[in-house]
Amino acid sequence: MQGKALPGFRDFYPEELALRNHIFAVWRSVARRYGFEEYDGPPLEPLEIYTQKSGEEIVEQLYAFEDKGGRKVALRPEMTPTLARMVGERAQALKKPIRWFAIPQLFRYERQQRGRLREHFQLNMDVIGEAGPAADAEVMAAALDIMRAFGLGPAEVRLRISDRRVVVAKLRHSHHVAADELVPVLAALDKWERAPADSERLLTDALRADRARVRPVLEFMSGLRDGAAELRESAAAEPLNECVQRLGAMGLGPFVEVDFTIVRGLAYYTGIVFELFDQGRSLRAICGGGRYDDLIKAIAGVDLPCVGFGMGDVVLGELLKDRAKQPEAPAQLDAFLVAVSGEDVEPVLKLAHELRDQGVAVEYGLRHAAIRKQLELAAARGAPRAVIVGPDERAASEVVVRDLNAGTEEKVPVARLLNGFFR
RNA sequence: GUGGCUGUAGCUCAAUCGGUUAGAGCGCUGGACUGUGGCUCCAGAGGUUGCGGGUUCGAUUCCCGUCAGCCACCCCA
Repeated sequence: MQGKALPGFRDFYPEELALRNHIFAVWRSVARRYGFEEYDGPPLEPLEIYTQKSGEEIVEQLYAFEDKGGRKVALRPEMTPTLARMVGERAQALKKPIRWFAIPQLFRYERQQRGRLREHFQLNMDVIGEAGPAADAEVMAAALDIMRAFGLGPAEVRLRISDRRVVVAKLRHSHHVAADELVPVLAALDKWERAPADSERLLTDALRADRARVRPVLEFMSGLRDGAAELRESAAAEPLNECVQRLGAMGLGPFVEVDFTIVRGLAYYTGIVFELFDQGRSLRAICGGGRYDDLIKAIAGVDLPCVGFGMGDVVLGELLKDRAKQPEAPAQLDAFLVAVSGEDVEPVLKLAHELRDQGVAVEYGLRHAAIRKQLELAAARGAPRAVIVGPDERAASEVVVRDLNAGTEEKVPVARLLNGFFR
């Protein structure tokens, strides 16, 4: 034994690769239905494109090293900087709004847990060049239709939407939270449901232990879930409301919950944010995204509003396995050819090759063995039928076609077998 | 990077109080079965008990370390 794959990296055995391919196929199919074009970039990038926005500490979470030319490089942990560069470079030439998607393999150097490895594949869908909530609704609808395409409905998954601008407006105007206090206060909000004690400590520090200010903000946070209706009446909630309305018009309303406790990456998003969760929340977020209107300008110097999401294959794969929503493996073979006697081996080779030339998928036993052995292998391979070639059949220019599921047999002339039988 | 829990065959699990050569089912290979798979029966292969050290006459079992997995933290770009 040579040990296993590196921690957090996966070997894909055929069964696992089949699931991955199924996931990719659904992603591509829905993305294309929505008019998105696929792009890709290099898996290895200059380190700076990740540090310039997030600072040096992010290096700890990257696969970063120096290449033989002395360049500081990193395996990509996210797709957005690459996207920003690509779009920025051709910003004048591309017709807006741009609808692009990619399925990059991403890497991060972190301790792994369930649903969180050191590499994963992540669908990225982004609409670039449209600032209105119609674009937000469009990418969310795509994310939900992907769930539907996997057979997952509102009973299984939910989309939770927030708009940080609504929360921020309330915090600033009603609770007099200063601009430089916002980030720690939002961090406290992010923790509120998972770890109230930590959240309260964070909040107290953020507001400089001013009891008179801490208490109302605490009340505000604890009432956020039920107090959504009131917040949604504020002027700042207009984009969010339009987005929800559009999703409703598309018939996706049952999936949608407005939840102002959603915060997500603080350095990144500028408006509407959303997350897709399994009902019951036993897994991590399936998908997360939102609006990041300032990022392309920061990276590429071009002012283009963006909204998009990332959806990883790991949590999604766990969910599909948990819910038994894996696809049935389609038969790999059209037929398995069986040679009755040693004399039949060469005719089987000839027939196999003629069928393969026609695009028919066939296999035969590489070692001549008893018929029962050959049929056993045929069944194990999942072949829907066996084509049996023996001296008697050859004398009559026919073969016996055995339906391996039904156990029935019929005699078929070789000429017919080679002329449309498998079509 | 921090803390907690768990590591026995490909998989699911046994192994008495620390006691002989670590077992079973499934799976895999071969045979019973010479022109017909799934059933049944027989046999076989497969283990450094994660790894290293310690205690002991003797360690899968107890102790320490380490690695890996899981969980929480950090982070979620």
